[in-house]
Amino acid sequence: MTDIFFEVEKHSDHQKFLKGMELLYFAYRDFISWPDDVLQTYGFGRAHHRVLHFVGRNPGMKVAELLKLLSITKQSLSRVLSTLVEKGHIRQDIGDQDRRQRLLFLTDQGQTLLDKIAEHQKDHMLKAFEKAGGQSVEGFWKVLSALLADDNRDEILARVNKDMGE
Amino acid sequence: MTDIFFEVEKHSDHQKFLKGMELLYFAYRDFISWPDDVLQTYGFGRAHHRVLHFVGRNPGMKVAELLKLLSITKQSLSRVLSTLVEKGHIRQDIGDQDRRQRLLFLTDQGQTLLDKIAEHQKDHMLKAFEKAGGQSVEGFWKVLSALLADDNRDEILARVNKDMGE
DNA sequence: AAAAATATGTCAGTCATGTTGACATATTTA
DNA sequence: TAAATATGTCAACATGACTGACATATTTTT
Repeated sequence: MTDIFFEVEKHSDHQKFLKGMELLYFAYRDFISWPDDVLQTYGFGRAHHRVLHFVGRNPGMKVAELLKLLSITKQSLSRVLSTLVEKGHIRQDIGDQDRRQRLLFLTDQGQTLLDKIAEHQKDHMLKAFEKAGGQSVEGFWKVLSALLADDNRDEILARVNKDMGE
Repeated sequence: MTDIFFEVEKHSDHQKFLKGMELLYFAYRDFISWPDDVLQTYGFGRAHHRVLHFVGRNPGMKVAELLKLLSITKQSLSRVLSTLVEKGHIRQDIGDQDRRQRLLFLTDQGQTLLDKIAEHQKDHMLKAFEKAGGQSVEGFWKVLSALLADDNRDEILARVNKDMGE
């Protein structure tokens, strides 16, 4: 892994940009395409995966929070969410303070499915982290954090760092 | 940027996975959504952008090469490619050795459009790189390279590193 | 020279996931 | 009581993927 192609100083600004952009595109694609087989078995897509993931990470989340986090419209969410509820992967409880709210939770079934989907991805990512080394992982996180849109960075980082660190 | 949330050793494997996955998702989304405004002005989408980008990076590329690189079907490519050709952003030359081939090139108009689309993205990425620091950028590249699918990593890295290094 | 393989393009239809705007219902707040 | 809020649903549409079949030109193989 000591390769001139990773030496940042040997790149012009334009080269840095191209490399970052292309690597991000291909790595994202290869990483994200993993769970598709499992998902297809259940008739679900990536949108369902996302919902399962974020509800799993934020139990009791409100629908409005999820909408904002995913930056999609009510209608888009509605389709996937209602399927997941129908099939028993997600449970919607009525808010205790505000009875208009629907609080979202994974059912046991939903948790099982999520674990199954994540299995390959987790393996894939942890192997990549090991291969690149801890120092690189730190850099990876720092650059990704810096790539977040300025107007929602703080909120996203708060969510990402939830239940982490010491 | 010295934050306990970037200290890799303070994370369990599962936490590392969650953080990597979520940051990758949000950063990719925020990065990729930038050029949409420019594209919409022209009636183009992300698929058009990708084609412009890769043809720009690999002048004289064959259609089959582009298909393989993008991992999409002929039909999918056909739609965007023919629009780009019609509107004068891409030129198709008949192969000199093999007259069945169509070699793809950006026209001046296509190059101008690509530069315009890339303008914001380039700015965005270079700012993120500067903010994170050179060491982090190296880590970013290393992790992304390790995240590539094993069966096409070499080919992708060869393309990404084309015309780079010393 | 004829047959097979290859590179490209196109037809028709389908699917997943996003969008908009309008409207309905229940519930809370002013 | 009236207004605002949280959620859900309807119909219609756009993008960008997919499949499988078929057509054409050209090159390679037999």
